Amino acid sequence: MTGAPTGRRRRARPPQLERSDIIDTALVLVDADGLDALTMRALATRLGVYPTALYWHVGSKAQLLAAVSALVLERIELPPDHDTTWDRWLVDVAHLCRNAMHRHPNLAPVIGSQLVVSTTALPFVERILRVLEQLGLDSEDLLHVYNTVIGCVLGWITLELSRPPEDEEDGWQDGYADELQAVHGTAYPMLTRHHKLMANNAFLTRWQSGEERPMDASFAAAIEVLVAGVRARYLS
Amino acid sequence: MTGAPTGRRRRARPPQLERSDIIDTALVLVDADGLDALTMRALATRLGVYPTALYWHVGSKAQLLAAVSALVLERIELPPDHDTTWDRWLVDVAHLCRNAMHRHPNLAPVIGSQLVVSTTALPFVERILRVLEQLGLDSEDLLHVYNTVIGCVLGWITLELSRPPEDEEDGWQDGYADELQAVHGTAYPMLTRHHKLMANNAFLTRWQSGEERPMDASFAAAIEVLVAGVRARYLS
DNA sequence: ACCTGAACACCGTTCAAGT
DNA sequence: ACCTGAACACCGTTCAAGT
Repeated sequence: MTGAPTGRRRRARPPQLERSDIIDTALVLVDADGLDALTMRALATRLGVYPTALYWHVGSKAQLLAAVSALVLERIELPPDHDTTWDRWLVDVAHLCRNAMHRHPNLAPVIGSQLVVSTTALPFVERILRVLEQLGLDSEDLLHVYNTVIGCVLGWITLELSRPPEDEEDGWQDGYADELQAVHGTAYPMLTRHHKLMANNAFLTRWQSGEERPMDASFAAAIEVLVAGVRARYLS
Repeated sequence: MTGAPTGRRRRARPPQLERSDIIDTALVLVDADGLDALTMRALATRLGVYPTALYWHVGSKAQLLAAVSALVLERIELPPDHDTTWDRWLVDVAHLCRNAMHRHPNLAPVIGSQLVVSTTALPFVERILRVLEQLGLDSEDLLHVYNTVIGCVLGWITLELSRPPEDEEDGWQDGYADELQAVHGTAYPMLTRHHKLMANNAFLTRWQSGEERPMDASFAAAIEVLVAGVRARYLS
């Protein structure tokens, strides 16, 4: 679509730079040093090439990021869907998605905010639709269930991997923990009562990202709720 | 925590720049011209001040963004929770969250990737916990249900509002529509059969963001599934 | 077709200095 | 306490030119 127009005629010599290499090393850079460390210039020097050479292959940094995030979704290998039921299969797939995103936590913001159409994701979509067919829904409901599953699973993981701005050299964890503690009194009775459980464990009351502090049990619970909800709403 | 240390002693004269003003106008800029248009320099000129003056109040651009995204969550006015049931209330709140984020679609990536602890969100958390108390769960389950609800609702909306890189002057919508069409044949039978329904309507097969093309029906369905799932898993 | 090389128009942030 | 002003070390991207 955007990248290098693959030559119709045989090309003179193979290019020294492959689009897929660019995308791969971009992912390596992001994994190693974070999203901010991914710079067209840094990427170029890593590839031994001038920064401007990248533009011919990937168009722009935004398009590069889209390609990189598509890559990690591509790499998810879905399990076979015969000899299993839709619910067991969906639970497995949800955890596979989570594993994939946890392998590249620095990329989560991009996946969560760039998730749009991409040809390489079509096999993924196709498989999910095929499994959801077991539910015997009309097509409108099929769309909604599909969107519910994808949105909740990928959205939940995106939020899990979200992280605070890295400044805050001062208070840091103690600062937040104290702040939560200090809320004592009568203003927030629920938070006070469940302080021990919520602190650093729940959305909006944790100060570490899902990378440092995975929310395994809550994720498992969320997927169970999701599947139970689909069953309750769309079966019988 | 990070911003201007509020003076203990009476200050000589009121500052010409208030932290809250900076955050407010930052949101205005993001709403008007997008996230990339929010620049410390642009923000400063808008406020009639030198760029470096902002740093005293907000610390860094990352911290500013965190404050801005906290602001839109703050502004959500939760409905009263007496005279209602947990499920009806949660459905209402989910839609209120969605309305709030749709009012600032350009900020969605930040909310989705910066969602961590913030003191101003504590009332929000408290209210949700209080309503979930109706379910009569032990505290471990309370945590999981809370995380399930927050993660699915805010995560789903973040994904809904995600958008493709804005380049692509060429194919654009027709390009993607054609691409989906072209997948005909035997490779993707499900996608072929449901092409009309999926095209531009489902995650990974749409080319417009939820801003231009809200996924109202799918969101309503997702929330119903969520509530039904909680009921099925944690009641009786 | 694919890459070099220079150049443009920006960024966020630090820091000393003012008041 | 709060802001100015200059300066630093970068960015992404365009474009003409090479091969």
